Amino acid sequence: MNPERCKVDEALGILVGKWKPIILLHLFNEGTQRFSELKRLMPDITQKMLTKQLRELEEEDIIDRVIYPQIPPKVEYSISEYGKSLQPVLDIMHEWGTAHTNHMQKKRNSQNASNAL
Amino acid sequence: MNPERCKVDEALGILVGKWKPIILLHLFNEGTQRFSELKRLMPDITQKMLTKQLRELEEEDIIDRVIYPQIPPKVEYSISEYGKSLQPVLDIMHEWGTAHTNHMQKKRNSQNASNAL
DNA sequence: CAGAATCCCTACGGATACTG
DNA sequence: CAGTATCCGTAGGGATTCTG
Repeated sequence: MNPERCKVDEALGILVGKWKPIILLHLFNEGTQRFSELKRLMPDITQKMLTKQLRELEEEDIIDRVIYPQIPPKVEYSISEYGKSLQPVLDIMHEWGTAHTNHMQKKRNSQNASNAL
Repeated sequence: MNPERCKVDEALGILVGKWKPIILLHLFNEGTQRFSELKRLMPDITQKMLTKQLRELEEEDIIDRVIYPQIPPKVEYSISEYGKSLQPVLDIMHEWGTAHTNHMQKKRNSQNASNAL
């Protein structure tokens, strides 16, 4: 694989954004969710950011957005068929991330131990 | 998996940074490299950025940094034993990224086709 | 050679207020 | 309910200069 053809950045581009992984996690776990339900699942996100990140994921075909023309409005979000192809990517990243957390924890512990001498 | 335990962000944190994936790619492909060799492989990166990203990767134990105390200085970088565990993560991200590039390309093509009607 | 230091600019993200 | 619109602070990244 030569540098020009490295597509890691493409995958990275989809996932970066402070809230995207957690949004995807909720949609994968909980299935279809309304805007307000997602907001309730993530109390710390602002409406602006939730909207923006959802739009970006939609733009990349990862999620579907269904608008029910009614009052009050109702909009449902879900992982698209295509978006499901992200599952293994997220899985392996989560797996490695978990291991890495442990690795760095041990590192700090051993550093503290030697500092304590 | 509950949101509190989602560690995708941990993995993401290692890889984000405009140059990290490409730096890792070179170290995985070319093996041990000096600072100046990496700079030559990535003409567009500034010394400041190269230094910074290498330091961050070192901080996370992903790469080893070996200093040869001589004049002129010589510093070699390489993927650490632990860092090799990132390989499958990068592989699957590259694979998905490649597929995604094709997916979006086709999407744009079909959009252009319908616009041309 | 391998950096450190400085300055600068933009994009990301947060807070708040408004609307069909 | 599901968004816009606006303002604003910070961090990431780039250009340039200096140094052991």
